[in-house]
Amino acid sequence: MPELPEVETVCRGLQELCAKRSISGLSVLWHKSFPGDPAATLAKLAGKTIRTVGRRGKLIIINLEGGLHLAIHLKMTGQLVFADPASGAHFGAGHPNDSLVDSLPDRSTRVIFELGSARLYFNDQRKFGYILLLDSAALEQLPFLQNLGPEPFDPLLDDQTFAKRMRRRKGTSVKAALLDQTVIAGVGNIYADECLWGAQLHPARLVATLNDADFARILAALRQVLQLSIDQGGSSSRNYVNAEGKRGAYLDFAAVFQRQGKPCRTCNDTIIKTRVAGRGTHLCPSCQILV
DNA sequence: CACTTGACCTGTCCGC
DNA sequence: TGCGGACAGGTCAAGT
Repeated sequence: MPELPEVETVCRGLQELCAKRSISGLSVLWHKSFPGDPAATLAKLAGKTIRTVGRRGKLIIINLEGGLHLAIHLKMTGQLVFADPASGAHFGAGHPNDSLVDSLPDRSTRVIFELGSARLYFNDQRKFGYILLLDSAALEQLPFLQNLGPEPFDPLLDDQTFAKRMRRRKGTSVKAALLDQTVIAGVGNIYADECLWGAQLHPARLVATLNDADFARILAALRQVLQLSIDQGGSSSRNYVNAEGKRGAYLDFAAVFQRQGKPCRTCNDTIIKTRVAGRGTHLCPSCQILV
């Protein structure tokens, strides 16, 4: 589930609910989710106050006092769910159960942070996600961050720069280039498909065949779908709701993602699902012609 | 090098 | 109802 808009939504919620709280306890239920010796980790964390919660690409960064940082990647199925029995407040990256406070921890809970009376749960069904505790120097040296491309909304990212970065992958499909985090940060399967529908380009189109106007259209469409999704609180599949009670509503607006068999919003032709860059790919066969 | 494929995991859905 | 296989929104290592 989590791409840039979902991670952004999680960060805003956590900032609201966790800032100024101090870490008082830690349970690591699955070692690979938070590598290292849990006792030593807690010794570093204990008593530290959460200052801010931000992100770079899809990586969540919780900034603690004392120059420490929790770097959290949700990968495919990670969730961060806040629960405070004292106030009844709860918030999450999304969970199908609205009475989440009562049901956690559950079978996919991997890590629990205690924040005084509150708790922050890291749930991750497929165990692909991870949490790292790093000082500022180590954070900067994370290979993932060092290689990460620019933020889509970076005001310094202009059409020319974007085109240049995309052309580093000129031998591949435009979809594969968009999914490459070293080209541009934060784009995943949903928004790659949505963006390419907006730019009226077939996802399998080779980067080498695109011109400057094409790249400009791609960047504009990308910003448009990402902003719309952030405004809607991200995407939610099926019965997914976040624990605050607000459902991510982007998929109600989606043009192609998981809309196979349904009519294109502009030409009425039938949306299809195929395979591009090894990923399930949704497109309109009339609006997105492969030349 | 650039690019593709497999691996990391669990759960669900679909066809037989 | 049971079982096997394909597939799921991400990233990295290893392969061609």
